[in-house]
Amino acid sequence: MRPTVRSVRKSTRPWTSGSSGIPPVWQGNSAGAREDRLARVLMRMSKLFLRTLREDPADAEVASHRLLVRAGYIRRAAPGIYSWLPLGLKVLAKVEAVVREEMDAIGAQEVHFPALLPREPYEATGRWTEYGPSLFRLADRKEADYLLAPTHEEMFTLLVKDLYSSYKDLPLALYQIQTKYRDEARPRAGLIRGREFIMKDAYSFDIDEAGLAASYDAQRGAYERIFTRLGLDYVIVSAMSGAMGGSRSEEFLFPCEIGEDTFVRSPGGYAANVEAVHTPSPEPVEASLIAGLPAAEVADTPDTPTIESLVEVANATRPKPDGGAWTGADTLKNVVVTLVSPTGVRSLLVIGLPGDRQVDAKRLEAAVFPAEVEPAGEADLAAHPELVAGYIGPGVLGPNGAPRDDTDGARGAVRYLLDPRVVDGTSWITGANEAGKHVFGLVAGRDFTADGVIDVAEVREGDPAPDGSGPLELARGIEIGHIFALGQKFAKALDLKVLDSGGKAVTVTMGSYGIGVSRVLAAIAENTCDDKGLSWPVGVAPAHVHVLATGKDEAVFTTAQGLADELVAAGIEVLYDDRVKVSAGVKFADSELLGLPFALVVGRGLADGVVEVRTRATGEREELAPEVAVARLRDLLASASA
RNA sequence: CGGGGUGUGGCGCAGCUUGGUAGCGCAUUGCGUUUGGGACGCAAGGGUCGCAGGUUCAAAUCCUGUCACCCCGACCA
Repeated sequence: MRPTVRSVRKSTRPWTSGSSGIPPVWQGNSAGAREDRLARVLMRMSKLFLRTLREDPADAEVASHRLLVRAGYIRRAAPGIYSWLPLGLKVLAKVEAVVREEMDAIGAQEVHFPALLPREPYEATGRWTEYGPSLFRLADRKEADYLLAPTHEEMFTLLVKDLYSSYKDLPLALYQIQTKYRDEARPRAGLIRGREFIMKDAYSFDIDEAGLAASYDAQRGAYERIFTRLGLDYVIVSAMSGAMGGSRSEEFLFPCEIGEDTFVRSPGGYAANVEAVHTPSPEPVEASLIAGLPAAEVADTPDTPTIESLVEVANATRPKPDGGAWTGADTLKNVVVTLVSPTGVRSLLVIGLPGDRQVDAKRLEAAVFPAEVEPAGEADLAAHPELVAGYIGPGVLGPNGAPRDDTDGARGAVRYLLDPRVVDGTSWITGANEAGKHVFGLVAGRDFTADGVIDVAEVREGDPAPDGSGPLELARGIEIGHIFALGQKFAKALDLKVLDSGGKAVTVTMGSYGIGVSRVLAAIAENTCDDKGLSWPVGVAPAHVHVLATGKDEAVFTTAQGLADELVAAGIEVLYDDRVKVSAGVKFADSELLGLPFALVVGRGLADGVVEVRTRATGEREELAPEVAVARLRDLLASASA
């Protein structure tokens, strides 16, 4: 901050001399020297390092990617890696400024770590291996291992450990805005999923769970303010903590067709990542009624290895007692998967779920983490001859299985978990563990039990929300923020402890909070662009007003120059298209492509004493006298950023 | 990792089937005419046709290999 400069500037701003003294949002009220610099310099198109492209780049599909490249904001340097050009960098600085302001406002303090880090801390937390191939690794000349950080939990934890050792130092929140590296298997959509990207990551340090909850809520509130200020709609969904461990976790999603995250929401306000959806169980049938259900019967069902064929044969041979037709939902499908533990141990798992549902791979991965899932191979099945492909039933699974000679009398070598819908008292058609045979009327709780419940069936449009708030709707979104109540995973691994008031060492409880800054920029572009180009909200636009001088008349240029200077003097950021020998049509098209919120056109109307003010987002145009143009634009800016 | 596709001036593409001196549009440079919706004329610069090997008198074009990139999926805060 440069107080002297700011105070001088303040006195030149007529609209800040009122009662509030608070400058308009679009002024960047506490973003520091960089913002000051932006406001005071007139950018000239004739000098600006910019080349707009008339045609879409061949490798860009989504709108934000296409337009950011066409408008000269970014250039691709390598797959998933982009260079920032002057205009793009200005927008990035604006987005960062909003993030900084809101982080600072909740008392988080900015630090900055290297992106290039040694292996050791990541070894200590297991992430050197856990992160897998997504981690950029490299070696120095002495063959020592380094990595390009995908996220910085370890470094923050170690820094705090380095300096703090008392409960009196907590709570503490630190953040940085840093370049992160992840060697994504398939980068795509430009800035939305890159291998190098800019992220704000914050970490909270508390003495206990209650402190963590308060820190978490503070961050959550700051996130809401950040995305609101950036004009991005967002949905907060509960998420699985996944690889990060910990308890509470929420994602901020920008709902958008091209989003890569699928989430669900209900009319009543429930929202969750598909991985985190909790399927409600039906009420179990009372034990007294279960006894009265018809006994299970084995029946021949030749050539029915699939649910579809089974339903067909069932309807042809054993009509449903209630007169209706059997459907996949009446069958209990038992899906075999192989789990590989982090230490490499393979084991089989059978998941029993209604036959009309598929296992959702993402939900399964999340449910069994940190184990990995592989499809069951021939070798896996060969080790369990009791599993008859296509006719697997509960009879040989989990607690229902026969004692095994080779396992000290343990029953059921294969672990068996059921979908929450398969409650006690429900009756099913399912495999009889013999080729060509199924069991009808096999009742859960009476005829078989399982080792537990696993909620990994696909979530469908129309499924009931777990909180009873109505049918679920599936939607897609871009993950723009993610907050985790990490707990003690990193503090334990790196031994971050402080002394409590009783002089006892206690492990610190942490939270981690990320915002994909460069991704947010792309999301804003995606959100506001149209077929003509970008269209930035006032708060993040590379400049506020695009002054266009059209025509060849000398007076046009001198008037435009004069107005541009006036605007700058009024603290408004200006991009001035002073190019000569460029036709009006080209200037208009470029202006729309670049997407500044307002344009001031000085051209043929000047002879009649008028200039034109255009609003990019709405396409509105108004003609007015040059003398009042600056005041008008000031009003428009003030109301646009209100 | 599976499927599909593409590599030809800075960008977007044609040429390849049927081998014969590498082309178009945009952009760039110069001159002139234009100037409110991506102008026009004339002239100019710029390409080891991804790379390697092979076939051939001759390869952007045919053959073999290889690399890279893009899209869909898998995977991934």
